[in-house]
Amino acid sequence: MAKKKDPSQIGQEEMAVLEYVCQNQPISVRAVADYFEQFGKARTTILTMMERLRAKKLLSRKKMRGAFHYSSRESQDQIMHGVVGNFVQKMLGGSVSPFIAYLAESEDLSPDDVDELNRLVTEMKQKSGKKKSTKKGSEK
Amino acid sequence: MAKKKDPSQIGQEEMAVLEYVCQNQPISVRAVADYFEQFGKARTTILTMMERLRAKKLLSRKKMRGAFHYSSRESQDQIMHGVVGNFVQKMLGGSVSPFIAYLAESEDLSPDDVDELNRLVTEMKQKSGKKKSTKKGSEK
DNA sequence: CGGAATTGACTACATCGGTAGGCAGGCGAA
DNA sequence: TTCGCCTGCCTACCGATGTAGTCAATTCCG
Repeated sequence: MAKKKDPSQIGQEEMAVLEYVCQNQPISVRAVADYFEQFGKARTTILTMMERLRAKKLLSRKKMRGAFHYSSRESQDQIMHGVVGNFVQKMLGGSVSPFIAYLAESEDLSPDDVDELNRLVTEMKQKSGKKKSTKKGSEK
Repeated sequence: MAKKKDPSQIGQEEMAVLEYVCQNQPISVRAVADYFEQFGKARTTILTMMERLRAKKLLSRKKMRGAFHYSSRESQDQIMHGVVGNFVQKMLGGSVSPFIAYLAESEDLSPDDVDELNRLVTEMKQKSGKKKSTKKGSEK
């Protein structure tokens, strides 16, 4: 009766590997392993994770010059979005409020983040504020 | 050589139980189990989780009238903060950017959330904008 | 071609979270 | 007091994730 998790669920280390592949695709297991060796990971550990990621349809591979080279089937942004979305759904019950509260307590937001937030808020206000601002006949 | 996780790591179901306890403390296992029965959880399942939560120092208990009654050692806000912080550290490498990007793509932010974000941004701009003052009315 | 290095499939084991059964001790009802 | 329900502890199982060794097939290089 054990519960079945979404296959879209991935762990921290898998995430790290996935990101690295994403940023260096197409890449061989060897190359990824060489990189993660500095963190004490064995080559076969990386291989296992990459194969699991492939089983989860997050990576694809093709044989090139003898060895396989892996590529991500999604952009890093898409992956991040999925991971965050999954977290919000599973752990926060779909509510982003705790997250926003967290941001509020994060004293060390980077200027870029603040900037992004600012843009976001402006956009949101525009969208939800349609009742008071009239016009706004555009946006998706 | 197996990896050691932070004991502050908790799962979805544990989270749900923890929240319920938080909102109804002090509460007996029986009461929690009764509530989660609607989700198909057995009494012992709840008991196990509550004990694991206690092992993780998130819950405490005291005997009252024969049975134990559990209480949270932290407020729900603190717990949420910890969970989110943990996620940000572990899965996002400490960067909140992916989160913000996620928010930006969330078309369905509640007015309250937008409000909170707005307040947050204002606060942030004030804090980080002290060096440049003015109001920078344009750019990207 | 042949031996050495590389590669990848398979296997294995640990921990954790989810789920739950079994069972013993306690407390209240009859 | 005795019976039986309630409670809680212990144990167990499963899947997911992290980690890695073994070993055979493949590739590379001389």
